[in-house]
Amino acid sequence: MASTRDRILDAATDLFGTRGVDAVSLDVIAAEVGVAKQTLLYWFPSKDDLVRAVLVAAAHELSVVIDAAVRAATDDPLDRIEAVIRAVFRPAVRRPALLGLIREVSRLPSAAGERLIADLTPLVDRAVAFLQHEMDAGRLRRADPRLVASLCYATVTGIATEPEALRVVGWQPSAAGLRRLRNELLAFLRAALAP
Amino acid sequence: MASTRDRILDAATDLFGTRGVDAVSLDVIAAEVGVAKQTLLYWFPSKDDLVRAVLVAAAHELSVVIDAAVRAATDDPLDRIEAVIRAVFRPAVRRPALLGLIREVSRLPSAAGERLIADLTPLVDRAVAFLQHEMDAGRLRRADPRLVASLCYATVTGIATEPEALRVVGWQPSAAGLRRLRNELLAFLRAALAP
DNA sequence: ACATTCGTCTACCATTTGGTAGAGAACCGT
DNA sequence: ACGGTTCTCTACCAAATGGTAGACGAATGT
Repeated sequence: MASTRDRILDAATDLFGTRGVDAVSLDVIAAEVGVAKQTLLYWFPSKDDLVRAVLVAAAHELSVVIDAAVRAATDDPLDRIEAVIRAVFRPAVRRPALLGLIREVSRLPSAAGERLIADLTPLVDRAVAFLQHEMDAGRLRRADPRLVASLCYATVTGIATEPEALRVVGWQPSAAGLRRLRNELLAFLRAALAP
Repeated sequence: MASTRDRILDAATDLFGTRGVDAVSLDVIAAEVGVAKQTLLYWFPSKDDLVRAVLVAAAHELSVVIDAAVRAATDDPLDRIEAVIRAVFRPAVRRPALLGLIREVSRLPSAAGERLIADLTPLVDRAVAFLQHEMDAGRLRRADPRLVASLCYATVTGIATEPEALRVVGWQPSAAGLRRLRNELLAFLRAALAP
């Protein structure tokens, strides 16, 4: 069995990510983990500390996943982007919390948010530099690489964290549905980015 | 001066949309409006009623804006899509609350959410039918129209409601920045949808 | 063997929350 | 003038929230 600290972190990630930080009380998290609230406050002296820890862990997990995908991919930029999406897609859909959390940042007390942003900045900078380089080489549609990065992020995050947006068009979550969704997403981004 | 009810609705829309429904207390809304909490509860018997009213109003506002844009646009599908984006973009960025609220739906007590979805379904159905028709005619890239609709929605909503996603790439909100952002968004979607 | 640290707990507490009860002012139609 | 309706208010309340104080048992080092 995982350590109490890890179990708290896990449960908090899921709950914060799906319901929002403000909507989840320490009591709820404690109940989910099956410990007393005081145990939470022992490991994380305040709710804010818990939020910070959850964000740091999520950012780290994402960084690792993306890093591995980039390293394993070929040189073609579209393949590379596809590899990243594929890598992010599985954990993101299985646990909307992951990306959902990042979406939560803008409403968090600034301290925690700044920290998360700081953690992700190198990743973003590298992506932007990569896009710029490939655009210069004519392998991607020419555009503002910073905004393109944001647009890709918005598309992937949006689609992965908003089950409702898919429900209204009649989409049903299933293994096959998930695969189709991922493929449509990839085709969409390929078309959007190709020269 | 607008009626008390409308001022409450306005303030609630902004606060719910930007901070999330659970994070905003009736007291905060009342203070923002400059009225006692009881006045809120007079107009909206419970917080849930207020949330429902806010959602209905937002959905209606969006419907009207989109409807007008569609009616005024030419027949070319890409122009038509562009017209809708342009129409939605201004209110969305000025008031992230509008689209942000819809994003909130998935975490709301189901009753309010179902209502909003019911309100938006005709709009969605029409969009999907339109996409399907244009794809059949070869004027749009062939794909699953339902998922394409979701992807477009995710992209637009994501970019309009996540200032943080833009901040990390160094984007600054300004009249010129906003125009550039909108143009990049349009080019992005055009590329993604063109045959 | 014993003091100490670690992890978890029960018992509280102050504040905030959504909501109730009902008073009082302003505006009606008669 | 006046009884009723509309609107806003003050005064409360019970429940939930984040957090404190400190007891208790199990390891652990000496």
